[in-house]
Amino acid sequence: MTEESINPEVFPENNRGDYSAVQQVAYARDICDARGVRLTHIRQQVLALLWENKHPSGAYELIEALELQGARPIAPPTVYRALDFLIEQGFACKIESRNAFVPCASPERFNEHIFLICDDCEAWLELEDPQLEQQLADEATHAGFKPSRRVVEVLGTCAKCLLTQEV
Amino acid sequence: MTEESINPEVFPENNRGDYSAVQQVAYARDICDARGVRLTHIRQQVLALLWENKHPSGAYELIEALELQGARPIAPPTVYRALDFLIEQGFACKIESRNAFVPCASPERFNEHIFLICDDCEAWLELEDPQLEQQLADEATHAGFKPSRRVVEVLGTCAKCLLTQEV
DNA sequence: AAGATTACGTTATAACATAACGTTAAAACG
DNA sequence: CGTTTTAACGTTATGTTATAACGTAATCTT
Ligand SMILES: [Zn+2]
Ligand SMILES: [Zn+2]
Ligand SMILES: [Zn+2]
Ligand SMILES: [Zn+2]
Repeated sequence: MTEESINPEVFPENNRGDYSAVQQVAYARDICDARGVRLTHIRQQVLALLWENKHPSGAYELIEALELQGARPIAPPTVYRALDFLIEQGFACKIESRNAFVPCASPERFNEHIFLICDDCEAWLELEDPQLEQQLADEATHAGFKPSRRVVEVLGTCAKCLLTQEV
Repeated sequence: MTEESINPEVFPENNRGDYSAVQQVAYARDICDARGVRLTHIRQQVLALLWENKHPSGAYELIEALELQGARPIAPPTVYRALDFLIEQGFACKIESRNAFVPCASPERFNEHIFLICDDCEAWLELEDPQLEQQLADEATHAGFKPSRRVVEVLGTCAKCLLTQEV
């Protein structure tokens, strides 16, 4: 983890997912500084691991990875606390259908994410769709329901795996 | 559990949720007969419990209830197998954000359900929205993704609880 | 009736998550 | 700067959710 800092203006939000784990952590650090919250060492480590992994990360998988990095054993509460923080701040999301966690490409738009998750290769794609968001909100309103959070996950087969299967 | 059977024609699909647990089980039995699959005793018991409970049922909660009904101890695989069957046949759905299970009001339209779940009273509402379904399908298609299952859950406060809170 | 299949019982264990409490590190305040 | 207050973390234990594996019983097929 370097100490480089990234100017949000040269780090456009629309394709932030393309940047490296180190850059993502730097970006998160800037946001945390602005918000007056602390992106501590362990929180940085967990966020970096989420970006490095190409699939949703289980909490115990993160624990193993952390123990490889440092020498000391890491207990579950340590990593769950870090995940709680990252989710609160919008830097990570939980994939409920997998009991696993992914980094979030747009902390600015908290809770408006759709995930496509491949059953074959575990790759995931994070999308936003304001129209779908509106539609969900309308459904809730119509039922007199006040939403606080939503989960939208589509499971199936990704484009890459579909090609492989067609042989 | 009585052995009464219900004619689907007098059991309209659009508001099936209003019927009793016994009626729901009878309806499921008819469908299973038609499909040539077996709604065994334990599967019936679990389905009835799902309808009787006014909130999503945890698997271990179902185990406790089953043990109260019969004398023998019930091991987790027993109830998970029953749940797997009910979900396969469209008689139940898993609420992923709760690790809990609800009965399904429309086995005919498998995998097109939206759930509104109240954080306060645990009540849930199952909706269908073809337009939203289409939108999700479009998102997937656009990403070259072939969906097999979707999870759409909206968490928040239900109309009833909102009234109570406004005091 | 024999063989194949499906469902179930049972034991053990894996996988995921949190409660509770003491310690350390950081921030706030005078 | 030193004291108070708060936030973060370490640690132990335990709670909760889910499945692997294997043998037995019930049901279906021929
Ligand atoms: Zn996100
Ligand atoms: Zn894939
Ligand atoms: Zn349903
Ligand atoms: Zn409610």
